[in-house]
Amino acid sequence: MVTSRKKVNIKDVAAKAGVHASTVSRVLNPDTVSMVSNAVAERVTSIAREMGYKRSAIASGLRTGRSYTIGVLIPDLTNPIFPPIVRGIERSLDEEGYIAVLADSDNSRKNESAILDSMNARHVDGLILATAHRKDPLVDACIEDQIPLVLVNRTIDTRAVTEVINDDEKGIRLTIEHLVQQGHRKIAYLGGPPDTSTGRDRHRAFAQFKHSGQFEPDPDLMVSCNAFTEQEGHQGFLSLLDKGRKFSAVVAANDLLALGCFDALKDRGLRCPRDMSVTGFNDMPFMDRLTPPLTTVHIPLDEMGVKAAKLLLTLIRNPATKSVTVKLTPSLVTRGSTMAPAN
Amino acid sequence: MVTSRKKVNIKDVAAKAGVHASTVSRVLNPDTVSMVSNAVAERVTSIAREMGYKRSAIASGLRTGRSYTIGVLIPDLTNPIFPPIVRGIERSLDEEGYIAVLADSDNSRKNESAILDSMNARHVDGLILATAHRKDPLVDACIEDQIPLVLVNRTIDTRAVTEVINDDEKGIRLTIEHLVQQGHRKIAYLGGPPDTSTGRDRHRAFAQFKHSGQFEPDPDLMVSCNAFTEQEGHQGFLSLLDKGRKFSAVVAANDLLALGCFDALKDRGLRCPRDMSVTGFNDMPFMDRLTPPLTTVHIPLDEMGVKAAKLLLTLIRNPATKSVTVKLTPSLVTRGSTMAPAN
DNA sequence: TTGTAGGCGTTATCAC
DNA sequence: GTGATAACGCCTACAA
Repeated sequence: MVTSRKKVNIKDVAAKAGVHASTVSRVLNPDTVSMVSNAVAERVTSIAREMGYKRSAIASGLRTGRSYTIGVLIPDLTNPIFPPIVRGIERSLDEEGYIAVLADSDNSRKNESAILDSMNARHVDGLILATAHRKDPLVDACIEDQIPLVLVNRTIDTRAVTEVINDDEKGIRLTIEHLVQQGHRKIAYLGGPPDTSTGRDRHRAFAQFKHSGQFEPDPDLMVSCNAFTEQEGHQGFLSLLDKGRKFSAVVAANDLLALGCFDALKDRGLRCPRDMSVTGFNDMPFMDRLTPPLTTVHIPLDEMGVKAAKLLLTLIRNPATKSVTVKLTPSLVTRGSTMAPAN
Repeated sequence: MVTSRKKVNIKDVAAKAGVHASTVSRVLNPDTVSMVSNAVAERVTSIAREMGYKRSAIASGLRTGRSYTIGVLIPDLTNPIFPPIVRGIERSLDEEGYIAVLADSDNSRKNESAILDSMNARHVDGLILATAHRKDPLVDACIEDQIPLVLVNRTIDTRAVTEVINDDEKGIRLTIEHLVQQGHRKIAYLGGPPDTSTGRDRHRAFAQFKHSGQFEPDPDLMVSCNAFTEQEGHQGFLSLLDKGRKFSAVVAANDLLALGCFDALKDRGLRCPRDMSVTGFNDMPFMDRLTPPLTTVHIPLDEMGVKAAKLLLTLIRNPATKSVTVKLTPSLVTRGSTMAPAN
């Protein structure tokens, strides 16, 4: 027997159950089952099941204006900090019957805009953006369009948004304190792009670090990279080394930049941590298995995703909700890439 | 001035342009513009643009039965082999106006089934599955439902499907040849779950390796793990070591298992590669930065995603297309985790 | 408690 | 070349 290919719709179920389609609709919607008698409800339910009926989210979405779909925009999925975040997002969305439309903008704003159009055309009920720049016309556009929106990892300068970010000031402070305690006094800083909130916040935290006179940030030892990538870190740290100024440790604004530092040290015949201590930020997977293992700031990435998803759902359910900033607490993971300076 | 919140629909555009909605529809659809006069087409186009009209993919999908949405199911997004694949998929889909609905099943078949339901309810035009087991009722169900389908990375035993997989036999062969050339004669094998095609194929390739008498696979030195994880690799390799049989190298069926081997060696006070050579499979990001850097089989993951997406789109456009198997060619990346045996 | 009717926004089909 | 109409599958006032 060949099972019929045609999808069964609500009318088919209604016909078989001897009721009207609207009754079936009510039975299958948790909010309205109560309007229908138990007997009918049970019969309809079982018939629907045995016919393999699946409600069409498309049709229902057209009617109700809700798609139970969330757009998630990531700058680069191969950056290892994002998979855990995405996973947290998805798990939380799934629990509530939502599904994620994922897009990777490949760090290009042009892509981002096209992708958002495409998501809006699909009537996503809300957006989670991991792509924010400090001044971000795209984020502004979403806000003006009143699309429920949560920013994750990075945020914008220009207005209040619901966001889940890391406490970067604390992360940098923990790092510096660790290095100072090991005896470092001349510490360089390899920063990220200043047009991102993470780049700016970490930079500022370093520049404004105040301690009991044991260490003073030196503007001449601070360099910014154009992107959070190994290549940029490599180049940036070479330029720092080539300044000819002495320092015994470098704080990189994220792990990828720190990996670039490793490369630069190799180029110059220097060894980590003997000749130079290096720290990262984010604690990406496998950073504990590097040569040497990277001392870095751990961020609860999965939690970041979970919180972002939950916030978005409350925002969707109650659009009047005021914007909230959730700041997650990082911790320092001390590993082999840092040690007391040579003498 | 407050811009109106209400979305403009096709009728609004039609009214302003002084034409009928169907004309607008024709103008905005590349396949049907030719039916309409140039003058009207241009006027409608510009009016649509200036009104900020965006066609509703939901409504259009309801009418046409196509959502331009593809479901992508991944067993675990934090396994670093998947982000590059997903990225390749997305980029290719995007080029053709499709978008990806991504879900992470967290390696659970129960989740997979619920997720597929949810995707089907959203009328995905096709599916890319990275979750296949050799016998996989879910894949069977998709085929029976005649959903355009492409398997990626792993495949099934039971029937012909369109799939993009790696040439695992070649990967294992390259690995063994490398070790034999270094002088290894007793080589252990740490396999993956036998219910996956990758687990089975790699195992078989090892077991059936034929060479000019320099090396003979030894069944007593072959162990299978229940999952491709560091923990499983750790336990599995401990059990292999505890057999008390001598061997100088281990071929792990993927990189995560190889990392588990590193852990086990540490437990037993052994060093890689001095006391034991270790090889992996997949060449995940950062495997070149481990201690020691991992000798492993490189797979073109991005290409895997790209090919899968392209195949799926041809399948969608021509459902009668016969199923194809694309087998990608791996290469061996020789690094520090392998060296000639001690004596 | 259940049925009726209308419409969500688009497009295929037919008519002009 | 363009307009009118119906239908995709579902939901929700409103009526009964």
